[in-house]
Amino acid sequence: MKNRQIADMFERIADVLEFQGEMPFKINAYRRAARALVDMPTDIETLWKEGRLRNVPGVGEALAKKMDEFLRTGRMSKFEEATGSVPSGLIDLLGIQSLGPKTLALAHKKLGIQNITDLKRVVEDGSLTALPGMGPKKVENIRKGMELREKSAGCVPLGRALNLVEEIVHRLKKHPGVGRMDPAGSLRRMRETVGDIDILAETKSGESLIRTFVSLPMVTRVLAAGSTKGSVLVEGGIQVDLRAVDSDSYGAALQYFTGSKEHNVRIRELAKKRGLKVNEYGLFDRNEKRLGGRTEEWLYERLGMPWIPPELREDNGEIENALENKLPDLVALRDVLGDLHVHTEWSDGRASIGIMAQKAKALGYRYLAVCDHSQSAGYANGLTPERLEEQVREIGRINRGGKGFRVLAGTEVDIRTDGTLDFPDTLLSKLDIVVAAVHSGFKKRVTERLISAANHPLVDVLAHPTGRLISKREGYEVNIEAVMKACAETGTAMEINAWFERLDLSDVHARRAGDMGVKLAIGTDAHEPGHMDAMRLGIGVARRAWLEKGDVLNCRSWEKRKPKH
DNA sequence: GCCGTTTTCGGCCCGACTGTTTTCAGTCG
Repeated sequence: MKNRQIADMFERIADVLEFQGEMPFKINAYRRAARALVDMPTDIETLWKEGRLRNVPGVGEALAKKMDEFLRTGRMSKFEEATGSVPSGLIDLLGIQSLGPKTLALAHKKLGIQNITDLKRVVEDGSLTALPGMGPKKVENIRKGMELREKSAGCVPLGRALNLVEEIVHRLKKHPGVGRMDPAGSLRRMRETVGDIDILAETKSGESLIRTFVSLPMVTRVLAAGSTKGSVLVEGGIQVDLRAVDSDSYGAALQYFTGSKEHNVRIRELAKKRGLKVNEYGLFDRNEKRLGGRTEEWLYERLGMPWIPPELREDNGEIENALENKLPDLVALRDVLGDLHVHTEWSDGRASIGIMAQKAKALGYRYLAVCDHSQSAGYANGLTPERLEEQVREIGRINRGGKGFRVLAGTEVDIRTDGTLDFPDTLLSKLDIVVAAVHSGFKKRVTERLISAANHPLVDVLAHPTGRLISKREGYEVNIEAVMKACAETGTAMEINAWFERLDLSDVHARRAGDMGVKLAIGTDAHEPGHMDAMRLGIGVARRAWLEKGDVLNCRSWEKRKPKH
């Protein structure tokens, strides 16, 4: 997919233009197009071949021409011109908090800074402070910004952020006079990684709540502590903001701070067209008269649409659908009847089948699929055919006692480099469910191997189909669109692996798969009972992918678990 | 640079906070 490549180039052009003081609207046009490219599930090359580049929202004549040039020649003259005109180390500095394009341009012009080393020097020797409009505090903030970037280096995986925010909310809820409290921002939207964490609290005593907040045990530094906003860094360099909000504005504030930015821009445009104004305090008419803002539901309703689930708020069609009352009825955690991918101590898990089953029952499930590794996975203590047969018998014994709950005998069978499976069909046919996955040979014909697994009549699910690890590993060299097509044709389900580092398929891919008619199976890949709580991450991905209950295999009863039947 | 049930030209979301100012620019979300 060249989508990411082009998006990165557009972002870079935008950065340079911003540095050069270009019109903000032009800069924004590049950024919008870049975002659209990353968020769309289709390969841009496909669209290009069909002559439909301009179908991408935010792409007009000029940007389409630049994309066409790149797709034809592998080069984009605008990009080369932009990056050639400015030292590259300079533009990278825009990622530093409190240092924006104006200040950077000033420092470049007056002090000749070219890169991070120069910046450090002018911060330390005081020459930056001496520039017009600059002062000691601004420079100190830039210094802290550089420090923060060195330490935190990027984003927190959603799974970690959720655990942290729950701990904080749990503690703050005990504070007297606190009403509603919700995490907002990208965390509420369940994005796979989160930059910083926003929490909203309904209270009249903001000042004392914020004092409590900034003195929580996990806080390592206090950045701000006023009467409406507290801002801290916690262990790991994660920034957490708490905002104290009045009851009457709570809904408007929650909507505002949940974002996304793009969604909110659209919402406000829409309001404006109707002679209304939306901000974080509420909805206002032409005469600045406040009409309300206590709940999000009310706000969306007054704008002529039903409440939009946060996971959809990315300006990817949700507003148009809401206006026509055509929002999907998103799958929810309570719809899940079982976990379709867990490991036990038989391979590399840390708990017995019984303990894992107990946890599944505690979660309210009706079934649990035990899918230990197959024989090739030596590193993971993969099961030999004999041990798998033994495990099947063991599961039979466990099921004899239980009613209303069933352990499914399954496997996470390796797809070998030649495309064949790691167990013979005679053995696979004895199982309740067969999950197939690539665990080695990431560069060896992965697309063909996955397709041949999809074509295998006994394979029910392809696990973690792209093999990516969030912020760690790119994933296999695979044409995932072709694999989806094979799955759609054969009725093979694809997994949404809910392990916090995987989330594979991703939201964008899962949406594409759903559109193509592929069924999705959410599995936690749990290696101990606690890992099974990650189902909510998988559900987050599924909801961001616009999936409904009927699209998700493990919302069906165990008897209907086989997607091919 | 994009885009059109008020527009093919003239708009383009809105406000807080900070720090440097004495009326505002820059940055952020």
